[in-house]
Amino acid sequence: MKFEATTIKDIAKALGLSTSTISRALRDSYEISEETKKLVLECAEKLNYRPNPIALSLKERRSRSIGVIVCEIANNFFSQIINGIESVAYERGYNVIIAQSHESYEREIMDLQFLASRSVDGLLISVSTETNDINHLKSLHDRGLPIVFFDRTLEGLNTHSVIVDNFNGAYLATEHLIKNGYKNIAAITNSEFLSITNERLAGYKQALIDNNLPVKNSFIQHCFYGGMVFSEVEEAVNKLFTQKQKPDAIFATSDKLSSGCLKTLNRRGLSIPNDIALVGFSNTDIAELLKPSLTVIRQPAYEMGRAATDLLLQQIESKRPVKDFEKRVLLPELIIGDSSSPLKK
Amino acid sequence: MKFEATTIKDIAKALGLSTSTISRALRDSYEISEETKKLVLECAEKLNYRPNPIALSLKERRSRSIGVIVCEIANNFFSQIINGIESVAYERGYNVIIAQSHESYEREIMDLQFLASRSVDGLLISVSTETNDINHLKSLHDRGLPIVFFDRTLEGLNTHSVIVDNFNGAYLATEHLIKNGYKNIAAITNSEFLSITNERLAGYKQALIDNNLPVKNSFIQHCFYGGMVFSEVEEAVNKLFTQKQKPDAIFATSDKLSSGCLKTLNRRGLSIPNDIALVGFSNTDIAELLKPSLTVIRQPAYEMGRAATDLLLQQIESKRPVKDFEKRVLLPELIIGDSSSPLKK
DNA sequence: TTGTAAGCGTTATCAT
DNA sequence: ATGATAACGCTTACAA
Repeated sequence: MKFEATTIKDIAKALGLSTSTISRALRDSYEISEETKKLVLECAEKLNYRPNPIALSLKERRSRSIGVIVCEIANNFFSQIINGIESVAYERGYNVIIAQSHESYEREIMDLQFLASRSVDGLLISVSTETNDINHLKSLHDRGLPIVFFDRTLEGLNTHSVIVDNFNGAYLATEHLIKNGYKNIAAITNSEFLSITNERLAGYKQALIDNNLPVKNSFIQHCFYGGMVFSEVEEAVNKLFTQKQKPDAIFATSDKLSSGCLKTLNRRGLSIPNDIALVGFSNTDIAELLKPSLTVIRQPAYEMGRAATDLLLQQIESKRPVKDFEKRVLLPELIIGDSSSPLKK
Repeated sequence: MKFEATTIKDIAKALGLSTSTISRALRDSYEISEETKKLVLECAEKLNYRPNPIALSLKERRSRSIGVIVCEIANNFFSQIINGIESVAYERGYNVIIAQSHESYEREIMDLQFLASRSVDGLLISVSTETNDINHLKSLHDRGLPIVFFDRTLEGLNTHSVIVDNFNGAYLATEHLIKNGYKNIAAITNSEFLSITNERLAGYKQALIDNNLPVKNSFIQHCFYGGMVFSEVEEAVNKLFTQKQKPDAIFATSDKLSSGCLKTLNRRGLSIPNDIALVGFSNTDIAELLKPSLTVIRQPAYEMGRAATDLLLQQIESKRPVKDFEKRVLLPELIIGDSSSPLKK
């Protein structure tokens, strides 16, 4: 707040008491008389006293704020996660300070410095596409900063993490296509650096194998920036169509990739699922609008945000460092377009 | 940060100087010798000194953080705005603390208290649907808290504001439908309390009038919670179809309303634009996917976030209170589905 | 040019 | 039960 906010001193002056007495009364200390306590509380109310969190932070050496690093805020999946993070933080009286990496390792390091300089009590992070080492996180973590990974994790750091069951999500998606008669299923996926990519690709491959379908490398296209730049997706899709053997279905492994694929197919004049089928990870609410043509894997993003924040605050507020780190796995949901979806013969 | 971070004291001790000398050296004060300055800077570097922003905040009585209140984070339009806000804040070394009103007046008041208690230096707010007075903002504003409205404004407070040209956006959308031969154009819109609703409805009506089409009240459906609850939109659309005179086109005045309409029409088995046309405000990237069937009004959300933050920081950092408040108006963009869109005869 | 001391708002440790 | 004082990290008159 601005201008002369009421402080504990003002109350002390008004009541002719010392600041320590006021402090005790407000903190409901046992060593205080009921009488003065009531007096102080009334006065505080009257003067509209609000404790100054900054002074408190300085004293307690904690800021009651947590940092969040995501690649992009303006992304349905991540904004839903942030919604979840914010809801838990708000409930527990914490601030959330958000920083974006824009999928850049360099920027992620800057974000980290910024958040550290803002004295966050803990960090929630979903690493950038370019990130493949933990050096920048390790030093902070070693100095005692609690960290929780969500969605995209990194090996080598002893922390909690919250992810979705990527293997199963991808398996379900691929299986869905197979069950509908598709046999040449391509995958448009993220950078190989990302944990989620490998987990999802593993699920995709396993589904093919379990159904006696071949795994073809030419059918697997990586988009390094995960669809953040549209041209990348367009190129990947185009590559699929310039091969001798063309896919009859595409599995896209993220929100941006799914919409990027749709956009590309749309531009090429291909209709779904008549010309080509598509199943993808998507948390865009409009996804449901493309029913019955589109089946999507929805990730429990809000829940992921809540779970990660809960784990982080638990760790922040526990006195001793946590010994047993938890890897919480949430279940994705297959939202099936419609039974009227035409069966490929 | 945690554990023993380096302070100015540590440097002082290490160099056998006083803390004030260190402070001066770091702040590059003029009253200091080049020699000691260099010495201090080197030592600071070596000890990996980082100034403690909390101590600074306490001293300077400013937190270098700004509060943002929006109805929902997990909404494309608003997450794009937040992206813009965050970009400017980051550039200028500010934190952004985000709070959600969930379209509730009560919650908005709680958010305000929370942000005030966190000592934000300024506030960016897009008021909730339920908000129709300025009492809660007025007291803070009077006490010197800079406030900037964006998107949804409120009368009676002498502040900057950034909005889009809602009248023109709506006019263009409606005109587009008229030009394509539609004559019975309904409007699905937000609460009458919101500034944006009236501005958009005015544009819609003017376009009808300018083209000698009647304005029918039965064709204007308000959704109080602006599509946050889907059933509301569904009901509104259904009402349009139970009238004797049915619309041949719908103009939806927000992101959520547009997707809600689409979903409802989809559920009713109506295809766009063959059965009914739809033009709406939408910042969802997938909107482009529904081309050629869908034409949308895209708002410059990112730019709005940047502009609002810029105005706020300007005000925060200017010593004297600003006298002339600015109302910045940004232009929305009509993204036309396609020329192949079938003309209604 | 450098050091001393007070102060930002709060709480904890001592006294009284 | 209450008051005085120091401390959290930093800046800034005011002294030296």
